Order: sequence, then C-alpha cells, then structure tokens
Amino acid sequence: MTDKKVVTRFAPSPTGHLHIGGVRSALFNYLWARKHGGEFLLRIEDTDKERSKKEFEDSILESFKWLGLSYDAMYRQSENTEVYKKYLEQLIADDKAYISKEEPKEPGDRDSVIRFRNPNKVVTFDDKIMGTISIDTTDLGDFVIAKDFETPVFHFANVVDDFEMGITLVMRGQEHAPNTPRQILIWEAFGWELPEYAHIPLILAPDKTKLSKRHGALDTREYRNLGYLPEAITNFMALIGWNPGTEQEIFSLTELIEQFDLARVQKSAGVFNIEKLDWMNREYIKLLGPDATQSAMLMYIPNIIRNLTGYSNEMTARIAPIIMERISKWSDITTLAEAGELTYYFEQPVYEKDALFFAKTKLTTDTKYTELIAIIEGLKMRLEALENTDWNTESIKKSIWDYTESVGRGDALWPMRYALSGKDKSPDPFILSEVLGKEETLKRLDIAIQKLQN
RNA sequence: GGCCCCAUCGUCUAAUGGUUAGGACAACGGGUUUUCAAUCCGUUAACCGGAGUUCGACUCUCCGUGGGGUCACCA
Repeated sequence: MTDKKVVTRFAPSPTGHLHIGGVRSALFNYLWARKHGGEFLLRIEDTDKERSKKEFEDSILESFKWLGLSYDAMYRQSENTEVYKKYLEQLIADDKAYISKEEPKEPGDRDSVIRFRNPNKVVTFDDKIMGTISIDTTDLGDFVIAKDFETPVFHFANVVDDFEMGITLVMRGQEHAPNTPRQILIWEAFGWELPEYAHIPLILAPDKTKLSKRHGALDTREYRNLGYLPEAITNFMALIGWNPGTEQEIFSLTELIEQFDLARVQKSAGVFNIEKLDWMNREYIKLLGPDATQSAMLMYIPNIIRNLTGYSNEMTARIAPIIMERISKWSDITTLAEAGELTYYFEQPVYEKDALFFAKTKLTTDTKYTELIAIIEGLKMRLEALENTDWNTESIKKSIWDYTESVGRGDALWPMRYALSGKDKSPDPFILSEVLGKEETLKRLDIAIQKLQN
C-alpha cells in the first residue's frame, strides 16, 4: 500500500451527539490524513433506522464545524442500500453467506436473516498501535450480516463502505479491536485487499472506568457552551494517547498535523483530566485579543448583573481584562458573577464600616475612626487633583503612592480598595479606580467617610 | 465466565539495557504584594509483584495480580 493515497474516515452513528471520545478518534483520523496529503471522510452510519436521528447527525456536523475538522466528503449509509444489496447477493451467490430461518428471540427479531458462513479460523492482523493480534473466530458462529437485503448490519455495511471508499487505514477506538476479526472475515470472503488497522486507546473517566454520562459533559457541544475554545479541545484531546516526544504541550491544529505520528500513539487507556483541559484552555484564552475577550464577556455575563440599575455594556467591556485574569473558560464569567464577584463594578457595594480597617492596622484603637477618615480624606484630596484625562492605573498609583507609604500602605490601600469593592478579595484599588472612573471613585470614598462618621 | 488488550508520580506522559527516572496539570511552600487573581521560584510525588535473561533491567521473557474492552437481528 506504500504508494497508495491515504484515506481515513470517521464513522459515527447518529444515535447521539458527538461524544468527546469520538472527537479524538475523528481528530486522529483527520490528522493522519492531512499529514499525508490524503483524504479524511465522514460517514454517517445510520443503518439502525430506529435509533438514528437527523437531529443527532446535525449535531455531529455542527461539532465538526466548531472544532475546525474539515472533511473531504460525507456519506450516509442509508443512501447506499443498493450497494449493500449487490454485495449481499454476491456473497450468497458465492455461498459465503446464506438466508437463514430464525426463531425470533426478542421483540423486533425477524424470522429470517442473512448470515455469514464462518470459516471458523484464527484471524491474525497487524495493528499499527496494538501490534499483532490473533483471535479465534470460531465461537462467533455464523454471525448475522443483514436483517434482509435492504437492512445490512454494522459489520457488513462497515466493511463494504470501507472498501468502496478506498479506506487505507481503519482507525477507531480500542473497543472495536475484538470485532475486527469478523470484519476481516468479510473482507476475505470478497477477496479484497485488507486496509491497515489502528485501534487507539480508550479514554477513561477519573475513576478509571469508561467515560459515561454520569461523569459529566460528554456531548462536544456542552464544551462549547461551557466556553472552551475548540483549539484547546483539539490540543488537549490529541495529548491523551499521543505525545510528540518533546516537551511541547501547546499545539495548533497545523502543528498537530505536522507532528502527529501513529508510531507514538499510546497502547494504554488515558484518563480525561478536566483540570489540565482548564489550564490549557486558559493558555489559549491568554492568546486572544481584546475584541474576542470583550465579546465573550458580553455573551457570558448573566442577567443578575445585566438587571442591575447601574449596568452598562461599556463597563462590562472595560472590566474584561481584569476578569480574563481569573477564569479558565468563558462560563467562569457567569460563575464569578453569580458568586457576587462582579456586582461592585456596577453599583455601590454594601458593607460594614469596620471592614474598612486593615487587618494589621497601626491605627490607635480609641481614635481609629477619625484617623481613618483623615487617611481617606488624604487619598481623596490627591485623587481630586488628578486630571480626568490622566485617570489611569499608573497615574493613580503614582499620585497616592508616597502618601500611602507615609501613613502605612495597608492602612490606606486596604480601606480604599474596600470602599470601592466592598469585598475582602478584589483587584487592587488602582485598577478599580480606573475602571470605576474618577467621579465614582471619589463618590465611593465619600460614602466610606460617611459610614465612618456614624 | 471465554477471548483480546493494557500496566512509570493523583492525572497526561518522557525513557527504546547503563539517567540523581525528565516534563506538564494538580497539590503544597515561598518571592512579589493592601486582599484576591496573575506572575516568578521551589517542594512533595512513580517504575504493580515475583521469577528469569544479562556484567547491568522501567526497558527483554514467563507467571501472578490489578485494570479495561468485547462477546446482539447496536454501532
């Protein structure tokens, strides 16, 4: 096959959304094809008429688009019935298969199916990842390959299509490995040249069991909705079960195409580690420009913030850089907002006056209120002197820095920050002052003074 | 249960017979600092067990143990 053009495929059945594990199968097939200038095909395996749904097909296609995995052609098995019928007839004519009378065992079972005449032999194949695998197919018996001429079953349709589409490498999850011999039997019955096989390791949940619904988000669209970036998803998925052998961790899709190598694919299953995904997603967020982060802010800021009387899109855009520093995915914006961490940007915070005192305050207990008032007045006076046009973090800091040093930084900066945010934890007072604006900053300092006077 | 596959820090992994077993995430500690975040620096932490083979095994072989997959008229 050395000179043959590489053709790979991803063959999902539209009985559910694109599973996150499926993303990696698709990705590896995509990478391998692109790396070799070959073709990557998408084949919708919708032979199960009851369980296949258009809605799932749409969802899968949508996820592909989002992930940026382009395919060269798309097929549906449901549109290929004539071809299967032709090959089914051929197999029966050659006495490699036969129509079998059955006693239905379960509801829905037919009283007649098409069975493959199993030669009952040991099938050995060379897997590009697992190595040589040898399995006795005897206990498979004469397995069913079609319910009738119009209704082929997975193994048969899969083989026929892989042949018809000229697939050179069948790469899929390791759960398919034990099924491969029966498919090889069908290939051999037709006398077709076998494709190569590569069974990639499974992705496991943190408890090392198979990834399933109860482990959380599985549908690729959920990751999109949570605000993960597609580049982070593909990068992260590529690194489960594969590594370049170097210490590089961040890869664009293009770099993955260049560096991906089947020879370096793991044999053992890997756990899906969401913390590392979060870290990686953050790395990608850091690469984004202000436009992208601002529109993400606008999109993910929840109604509890939007409904505040002081709300403005302008403020939301302005605090974007501050928020970006403390999130790893867009939905964290919502989480932050819902935890009350964003409210003070839009309205005067509510707090107790004693909270204005720095924990390690040097102020004398019996006169501390008047002392603190004096400090805040001192801050105000210096800030007022700042021109509106010069109202930025650096100038603000410069204008009060020496003063805070003279009265004790903590005793000045803590109350200033508290007056602006009403929170024990927040960005520093200089940044806060800048985004709040001169007028609002002075107003909040006044309010702090008023509180202290009562 | 039969058959198949797998086995290095908690997790993703590097190592292709000779390394102080390396990196990343996480965790922890520290610097910076008014708090948080960010950032920088550092620490803890692994070869599943037992026999071989060999001068020498994480690396090779066998057995055991553990984990996973698969055994449909689903894919």
